[in-house]
Amino acid sequence: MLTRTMEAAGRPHDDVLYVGALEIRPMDGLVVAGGRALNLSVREFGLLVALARSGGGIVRREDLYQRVWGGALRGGDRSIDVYIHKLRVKLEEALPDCRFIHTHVGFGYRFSPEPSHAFHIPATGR
Amino acid sequence: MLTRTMEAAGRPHDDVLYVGALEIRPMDGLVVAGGRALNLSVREFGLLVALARSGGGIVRREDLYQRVWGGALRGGDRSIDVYIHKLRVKLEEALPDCRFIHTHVGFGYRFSPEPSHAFHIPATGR
DNA sequence: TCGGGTGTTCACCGGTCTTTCACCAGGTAT
DNA sequence: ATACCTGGTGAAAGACCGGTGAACACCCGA
Repeated sequence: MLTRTMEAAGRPHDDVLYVGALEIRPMDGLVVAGGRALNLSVREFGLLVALARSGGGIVRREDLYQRVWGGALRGGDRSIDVYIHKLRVKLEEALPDCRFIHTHVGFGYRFSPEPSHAFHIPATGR
Repeated sequence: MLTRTMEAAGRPHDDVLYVGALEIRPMDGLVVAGGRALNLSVREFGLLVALARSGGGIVRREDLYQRVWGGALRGGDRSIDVYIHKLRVKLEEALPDCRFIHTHVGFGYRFSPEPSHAFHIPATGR
């Protein structure tokens, strides 16, 4: 049994989150990618933290909205989509070789550093 | 970086199914095969969960339909066939050395990890 | 006041998902 | 053998979902 200081699954009160080449400091509102600090807005940062804290699992859009915006996601609200996009752009620009935000249609988003894989021939599409 | 993730923590994550090299998290809509997350649609995922939960027994198509689609299977409905196929393709692509979905003609499907037969050439279909 | 950054909403579009159809192969019954 | 049944497979139509650019209002500092 672990008597570790990190109850990984438990609550995310971590001082610093390391995800791939990302270093996220929720307390300081700071994200460092490859030694370079990212310039994120409040929403972008909140979204990133919420994603990074989900331990590689899928987070439903309702939950994301709840955690970042607070309150229930109303039908037709596209804020999440817009900010997922903004985040993707900034992460992509900071770390072009790594994909972090993965869409699971109908389920939500998953945050995990995966190499932006070279194109392969799609046999039967997916 | 941790190779072992959070499931070691306090919570009994009994909602996780392990079948062969597959790790299925019905609650999270997530399937991991060999450390890699699968990208399944809602139907594909539902079907996989229904199959994986039947403990290696044969599931009749009527029951499958009932559990995944909800409602009675109408004559002529081929949805199950189509999605069995889609699932097979994705599982095959993720774990080429293992067959999971076995057809029992006239009875239903059985879900069980079995090694793909050594080497054969699927030249003209099968 | 002006200007830039930020957050929200809208509109459009493109890709994905689901269902349905058509056709085929292999097995079963007649 | 012939007809039938059952499931495999590819494709197409429409619904649905998410990606993306842009417009707009707001806030705040210069």
